[in-house]
Amino acid sequence: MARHRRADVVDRALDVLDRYGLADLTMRRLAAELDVRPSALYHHFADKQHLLGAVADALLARGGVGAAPDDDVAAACRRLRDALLAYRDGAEVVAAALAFGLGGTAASEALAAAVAREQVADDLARTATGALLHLVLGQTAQEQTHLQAHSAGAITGDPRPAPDVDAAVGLVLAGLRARDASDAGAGG
Amino acid sequence: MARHRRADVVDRALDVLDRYGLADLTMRRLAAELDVRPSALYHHFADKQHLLGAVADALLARGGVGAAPDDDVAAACRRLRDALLAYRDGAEVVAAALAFGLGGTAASEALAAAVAREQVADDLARTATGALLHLVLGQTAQEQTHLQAHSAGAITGDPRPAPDVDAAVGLVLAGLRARDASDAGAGG
DNA sequence: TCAGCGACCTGAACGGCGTTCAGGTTAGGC
DNA sequence: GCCTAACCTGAACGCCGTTCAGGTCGCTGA
Repeated sequence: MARHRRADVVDRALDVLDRYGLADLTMRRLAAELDVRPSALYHHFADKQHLLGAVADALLARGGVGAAPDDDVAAACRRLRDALLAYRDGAEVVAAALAFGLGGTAASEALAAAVAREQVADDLARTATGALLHLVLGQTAQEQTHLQAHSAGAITGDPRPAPDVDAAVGLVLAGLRARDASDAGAGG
Repeated sequence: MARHRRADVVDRALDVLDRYGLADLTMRRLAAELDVRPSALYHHFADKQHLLGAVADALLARGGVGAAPDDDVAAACRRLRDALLAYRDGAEVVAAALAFGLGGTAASEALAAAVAREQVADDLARTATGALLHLVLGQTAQEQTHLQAHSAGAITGDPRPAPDVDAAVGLVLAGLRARDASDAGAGG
């Protein structure tokens, strides 16, 4: 009855993700939302992992991650974080896609581009990019998962305040500049 | 027929985790390994999340995380990373336990204790602790998941080298000291 | 006009998952 | 030797991802 294209499926998956969370983003539920039988989804995606990879890419694209070559490091991290926060469990989705190598590369590319503008040595830049990526991803994921668990009543009172991602990014940035100064500054 | 105590179940779960990975650490498989029906596990744990929390705690304890008050920051991070690497998917297990607030606190406590020895302001210390935690956890988790996906043949050739956790930790540490110097130095 | 083809979907099933619950068994303290 | 608490069984519930043979629809080109 209902016919869809790959992009339609991804759009709907983002919608389901935001309304029900990653744990309830199932092939069956997504199919039902599209008024289609679950097996129909396998015409568009090899398996659920590939679907999630495409969802991660779409999520980042909607947040403008990867399309702003003039962001500095702090802005790039903020943009990434905002993109992740825009959808429920966004950080977990992108982290999973990255780990499986099936999407989310825009996140690390955007960060790498911003770090490159700092003009530091290549391996230092790589280290900083990885650190920032995991920092933003991890901090945001913990915040989101925690939030969800709390709203579901799964855990009791929580004294820990939300971590300040900006401050953590600033810490890495300060380290990056100190390191670069000690490397290059010693020579001239 | 077979009778076990809570600690026996956790021990066996660690064994299954290391042999089959987190995805295949199921209640049914664990029960089978213990020569018991799956429902028997629910006498010891409210649900799988609580089991995983206990597994995370045991994993950290075995790695000596939390029991070394004289580690400096770099050593604490290295110790944590080694503990995570000692079991397949160790980082993911601890990250999940932390996110759900059902275990793994030894990881953040060990890091916090090490950071405290740096004698920086409280909120700066909190920021650094969170950054280091997510950095080590994220970097190690990515490495482990990636490794597993690769050994399963799920992904193709991989040009990315394993990230250097030590270097990333050093970056944060340099930032921490630079920040602290600029805070204290400006005032007095 | 109509055959053919590719895109997209159905229907039905497979094996596995976490979890619940009423009731059985067994070890240890009084 | 009874009682209690710890531990377990057996059976089921509803969900999951995935597979596969076959059906339908719309476009393309002769």
